[in-house]
Amino acid sequence: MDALWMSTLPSSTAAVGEDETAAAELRRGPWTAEEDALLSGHVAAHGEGRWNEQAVAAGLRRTGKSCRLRWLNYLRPGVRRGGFTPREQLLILDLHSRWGNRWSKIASHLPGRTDNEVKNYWRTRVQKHAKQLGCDVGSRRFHDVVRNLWMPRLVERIHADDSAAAAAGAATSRYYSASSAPAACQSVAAAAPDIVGNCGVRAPSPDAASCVTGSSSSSSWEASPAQFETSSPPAMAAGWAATAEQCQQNGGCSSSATSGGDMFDESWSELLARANHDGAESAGLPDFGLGETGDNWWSLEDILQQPLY
DNA sequence: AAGGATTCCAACCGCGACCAT
DNA sequence: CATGGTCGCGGTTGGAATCCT
Repeated sequence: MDALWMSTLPSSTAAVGEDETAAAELRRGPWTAEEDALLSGHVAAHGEGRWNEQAVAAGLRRTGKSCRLRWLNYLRPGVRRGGFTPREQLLILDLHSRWGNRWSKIASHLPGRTDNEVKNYWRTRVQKHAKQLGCDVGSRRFHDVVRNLWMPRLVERIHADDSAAAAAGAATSRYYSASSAPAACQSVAAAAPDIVGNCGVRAPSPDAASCVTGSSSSSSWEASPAQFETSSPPAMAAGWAATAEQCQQNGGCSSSATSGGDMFDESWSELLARANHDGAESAGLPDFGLGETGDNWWSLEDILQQPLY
């Protein structure tokens, strides 16, 4: 398959100078293992940056731009690949509602994930759902569906996973201190403690602490992200347990999605159809107070801070 | 089993910001 | 201030993989 991409840029001309010859030999397309090894070795020795120089010094017939992209998205240590977990999906939905297509900014709060991966997730999964619903991702309709169906399902899934882990003795679950963090952060941490914790670890600044909530600062919050690990506040747990029960009663909420899968692959359409026909409340869906989320179309905080039902 | 359709994602491109000269 | 080089971001493309008929 590489052969097709081994073509060079641009096509040569009758009389080319040295620069043009060099340009004509630039490779494009998929990277080979040898190229990866060359680039990795060079970056390990000389650090990141000055990509054009590194490309030449390493003997790579690639542009600096291409080298940078390959390193950041694939070769860099710590890059995570594979499907997004429910926590990551939840965070992407929430952060996108705040920042829009700021992929790099969103990815910075998902440890090990690149902007390219987040962007691809959005385009392939989220936009796919919007298409299935016959609406645009920017439409009010889609935002409501995400906020009232998708995000609660993700939270439900997260708690189910946490419970399973706790039951297996794999976690030392404990409730967080009610006074130790801003309310909004508590809510987010309850749903995605590892993500929030990682935000704090990676960038223990007020900005990092507010990675999801947008809150400005909180010393107690910044100081102890670990306290949120596998948290399961009783009220929250009761709330989402109720959600699960209601979904089961309505026969539309399978929990068969895997960590890397898509939460709504199986029940999305029928749930939505039911919601459209009966209205969210009669369909067993909680009333989240549509249209009262301020600047954000949907918000993880809002989802989690809704009164129990 | 075969072939067409769809999905996924690695890689490229264009553009703007930033910085050094 | 102008210019050129570098870098980073977001949008787009196209081939491989997977699904569907």
